[in-house]
Amino acid sequence: MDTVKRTKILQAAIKVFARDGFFNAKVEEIARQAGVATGTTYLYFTNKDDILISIFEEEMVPIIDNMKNNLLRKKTAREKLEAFITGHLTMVREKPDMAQLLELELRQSSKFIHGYNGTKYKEYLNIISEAFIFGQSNGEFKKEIHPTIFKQILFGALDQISMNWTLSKSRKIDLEDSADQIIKVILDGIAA
Amino acid sequence: MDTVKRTKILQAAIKVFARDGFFNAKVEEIARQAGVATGTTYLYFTNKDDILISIFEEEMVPIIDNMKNNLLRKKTAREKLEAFITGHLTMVREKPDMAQLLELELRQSSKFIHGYNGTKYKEYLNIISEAFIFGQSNGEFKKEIHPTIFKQILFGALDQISMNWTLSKSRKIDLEDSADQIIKVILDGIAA
DNA sequence: TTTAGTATTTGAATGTCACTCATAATTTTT
DNA sequence: AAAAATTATGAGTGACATTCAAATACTAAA
Repeated sequence: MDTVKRTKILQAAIKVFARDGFFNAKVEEIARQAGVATGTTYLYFTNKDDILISIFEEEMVPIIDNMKNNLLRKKTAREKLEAFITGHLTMVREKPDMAQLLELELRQSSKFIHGYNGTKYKEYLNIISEAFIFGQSNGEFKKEIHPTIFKQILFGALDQISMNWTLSKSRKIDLEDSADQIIKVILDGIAA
Repeated sequence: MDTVKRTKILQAAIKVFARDGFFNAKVEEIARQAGVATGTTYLYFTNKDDILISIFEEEMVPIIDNMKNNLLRKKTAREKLEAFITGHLTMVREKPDMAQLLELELRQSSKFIHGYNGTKYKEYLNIISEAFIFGQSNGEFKKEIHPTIFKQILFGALDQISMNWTLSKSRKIDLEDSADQIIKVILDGIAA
């Protein structure tokens, strides 16, 4: 297994998927950009879906790492959640191509939606629930909220905001502002 | 334009999409189930994506109607939002085939993700922001939260929970319980 | 009721890929 | 340096989505 060639193909795929979208991207074009023959792609990946999922799994590693390190530095659970929210949105703003891949293209993969039991996806979500459990144990957060449900609520909210921003051509929405608003709603609620 | 035939094709498509998924569904099979020739499908819809989007646009009409009526009966904004949350999750539980179509299959359509400026999707989200604005104007909710962001936060949270439930084979998660939790978090926040 | 015109329907044919596999090139082992 | 093993190639295959020339079903004027 030539990992150099494998990486070349993945890098080419990131470019082509970001430019053409997952569906319109041709495997032949990915291979061409990677400087290999079409068939070679299938020696390193079982199919087109597998290329996309591999990109996800590998790109998530530094993102998860970075996020975990950031939260480690925060003392309170509230600060940890705030850091997660701003960190996620900063990533979306600073790496729009990758964000588009992870938020939009990935979900067009049938294999990802169904069947896929992504460890990296779960790991990312679990950063939220761990911070939340910490907050419950030290008395910062309500005990009656289930961490597994909470992580979905927060991730769902973040994801929706991110996707909207990524899709909007103008991108006039201020993500910093959105982060503040999410923090307010989720942490303190909307009741006056 | 024969609306009877159009409806027959749409009904057949709902069945086939729900059974096989959007991707694996064959236009030929939809046509067969509708009792028409393959080509006829293309007299009523421009392509396979258009069939799916048409299902969405048309199935959303009674859902939106029903939701609006339910909220109309509620007096406070808090009650309206609670009704939206439970209503959405009830729909997911009671019409799982339709939920799967709207939550999962629809997002595999490239044309839907990009390009699509769904009026019905916007209309559904706007039910949330209208209730929220009402709550702000009568002093129930904080003034500093932007309704447009709030609707995305709530819908994103709901959608994530719904998708998870739809995807989980066991479906052991109690959606009633999830509704309560979402209400608690979004309405009152998580701070102890 | 024919007939000519118009609208609708048909399904075989076309084009576009994802994916395969017999062959070739390269590397490793002897 | 020859044989064996590994890796790479790209023309070929099959599976659809979509098209379109021909057939069929209407409509209405004579």
